[in-house]
Amino acid sequence: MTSSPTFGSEPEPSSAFSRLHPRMQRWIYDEGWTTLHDAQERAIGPILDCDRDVIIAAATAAGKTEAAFLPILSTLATAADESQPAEQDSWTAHNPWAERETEAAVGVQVLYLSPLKALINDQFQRLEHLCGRASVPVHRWHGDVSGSRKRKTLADPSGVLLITPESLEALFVNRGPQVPGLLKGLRYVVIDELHSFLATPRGAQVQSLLNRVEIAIRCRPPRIGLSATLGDMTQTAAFLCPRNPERVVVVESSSDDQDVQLQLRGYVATPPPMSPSQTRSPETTDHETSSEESISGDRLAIAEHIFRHLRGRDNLVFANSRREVELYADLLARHSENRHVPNEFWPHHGSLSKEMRESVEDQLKDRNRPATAVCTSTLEMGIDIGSVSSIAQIGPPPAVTALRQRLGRSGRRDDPSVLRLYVSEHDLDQRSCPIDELRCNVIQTTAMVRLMLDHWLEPPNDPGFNYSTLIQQIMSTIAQHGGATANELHRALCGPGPFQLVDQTRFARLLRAMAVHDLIVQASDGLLLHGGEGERHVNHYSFYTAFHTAPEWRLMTGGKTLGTIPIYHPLYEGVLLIFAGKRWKVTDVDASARVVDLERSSGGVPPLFGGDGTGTSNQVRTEMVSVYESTDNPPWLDQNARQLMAEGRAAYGRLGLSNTTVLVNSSGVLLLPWTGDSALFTAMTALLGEGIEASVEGPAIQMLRISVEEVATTIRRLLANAPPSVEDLAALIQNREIDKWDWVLDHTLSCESAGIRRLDIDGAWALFARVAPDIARAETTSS
DNA sequence: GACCTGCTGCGGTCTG
Repeated sequence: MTSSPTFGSEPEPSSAFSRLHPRMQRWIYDEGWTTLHDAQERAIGPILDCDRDVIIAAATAAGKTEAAFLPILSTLATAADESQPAEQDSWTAHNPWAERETEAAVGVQVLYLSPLKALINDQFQRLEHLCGRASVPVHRWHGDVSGSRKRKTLADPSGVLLITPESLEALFVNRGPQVPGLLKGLRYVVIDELHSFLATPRGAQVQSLLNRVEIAIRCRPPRIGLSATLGDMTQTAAFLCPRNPERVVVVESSSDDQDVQLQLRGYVATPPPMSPSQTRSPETTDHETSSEESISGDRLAIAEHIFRHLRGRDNLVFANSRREVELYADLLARHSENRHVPNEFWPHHGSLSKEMRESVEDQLKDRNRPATAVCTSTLEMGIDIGSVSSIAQIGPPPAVTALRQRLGRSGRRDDPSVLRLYVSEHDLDQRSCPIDELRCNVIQTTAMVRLMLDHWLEPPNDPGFNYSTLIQQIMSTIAQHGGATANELHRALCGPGPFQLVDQTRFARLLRAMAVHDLIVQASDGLLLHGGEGERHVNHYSFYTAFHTAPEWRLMTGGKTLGTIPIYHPLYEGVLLIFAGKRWKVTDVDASARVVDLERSSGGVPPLFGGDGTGTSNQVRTEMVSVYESTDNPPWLDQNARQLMAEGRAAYGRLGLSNTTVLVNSSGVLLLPWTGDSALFTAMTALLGEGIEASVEGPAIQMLRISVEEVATTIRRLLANAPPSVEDLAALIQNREIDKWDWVLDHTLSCESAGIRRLDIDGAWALFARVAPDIARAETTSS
């Protein structure tokens, strides 16, 4: 390298730029970059210094990878320069054996963890280009990479290894003794999409795997997290560096604010129009009723609006369930058919086969052909589909963070982001319940948009004990070493990190529960080994995931796989369904192989999909109150949404909700404390424990066929005593199994785990204290 | 009343 290139139009190159290795400087110059992004500029110094962990947070994927890898590759290139004197260089260049030996001695230098295989494939292409400049090899390792390629990497480990958490787990289980040699030269650990791991079983697995890597190589390389800007970075820093979170350098991109054009459109769910089948003879109705005839008017109107305004460009339409995705994709395809124009609307969700999803992704990437994906959260993050013209959200968004992530998919520097929200409310009549009158969907969506515009985002949940993932890590560590003592396991796994709440007593209890299920056995010398059941689990490839998936049915037609749906959906021969945007009839069900054969059909109803739910946060409910009590009409509401908001506010006033949280009528008692779902759910559980039949309905706790006096007495009794422990209250929850290995836990551990994860005792007792005076007043009025 | 992610080793057959 004779001279380093001058940089940009500034008279002096930036100080960060000047610290990069000349080869990295040359790469930047050759790419035609005139300046470094703000995040890149600020990340270079701390990463080169190698003594602190770094979080690089920016909204788009572009630039974060380079912000991490320019300084990382500079470090590796500098180290290579120092270890290879010039005269040896010419010798190794002509001696392939010597070169191979030098490289094999180094081992993997950068471990890059990604939550998605598709992201690894994307990054592999980008990094090959960048790393080639520094003469650093790049290897990818995940389930779709061939065994022969993996063996090559193992034979000659070097440079950057791109890997999923599951594949790293498999390395520990199947090649435990090789791990130290493979990673002995590790200089950096990079975690992409770090936010997706927070407070999840998979995140605990990542933290534990990284701890095990450090134990194996007896050093701690700096960790670099790449993340979307999602709120407070305190928990993100604690995830990355549990021992010393305050020392983590957070590089947050300042150029985050973009213009947003948004509209919230209101609809009223009118009943389906009179179906022609109702006038036909009864025996033909079952199979010949097309789904359009049973689709409510609001859905038809929403599809119509989407068709008219989104056609001709690339867009993402987020619906809240796979069922809704199928329904709208079908409606939009038929709009195209009826108008004799090519269809541009395609469904995209996790039950569709990889091939079908990739074909939709390719159409989105193809700039010459407009395409709109109707999708679930599959297209929220990860793979690079480029920027789309607009985002549509059908129904209230699941969370403010999800809304923010989705919006980030549209708009570039010069173009504003465009967001359309479509929200329906029930048609009202004399017998409508107060919850429908309050127009909660429109009010809640408005509240969420206001919070997003205020830059508020939900914090991650409390990760709790993670017993499920700890069970996996115990079995994996036993496989890695061929056995381990209880003390060794506790020391290795339960230090600062995901299992730090698990003390010796809890750990011993957990080991006993595992022994009961024959996952582990103790040898006479005290060494813990796999039991027969443990052996069976560890030897199956499904062991490597920390998260749980329900068994699924494979949907086939003519020998071709269409996709899969969870098993708890009832299926019979002759059942009609819509899948992959088309109509099908079930022709054969093979229960043992879980395979369903289908043929094309003219009619059908969308399949139902199973799943679990999480809730609306405290802050969103509080913001709803301020929307109800304000007279402000946001300019981004359309006329219908404004009308629905006015109706909601009128109902709020008429029901006197600015002065009370309790509504009493002939059917029972309704509590409206405007708190988040976990406090509502906890209060409901406590009421059930007192023998009161309560249920959570939207923002309310509903108690049917009960007197206000009885509710008042119960709540007074609950408040008079000290709140129960989370474990005692959790014992009332019928199904405490959430995560993959929760079935192993004994009663005590399972109550502790579920209690911490799902219950908010403080919130619930604050709720009782808040409704108590209102219910006392309601009691006086009624008597 | 939800959604998403991921997966080894081995034996068999085929191709250049």
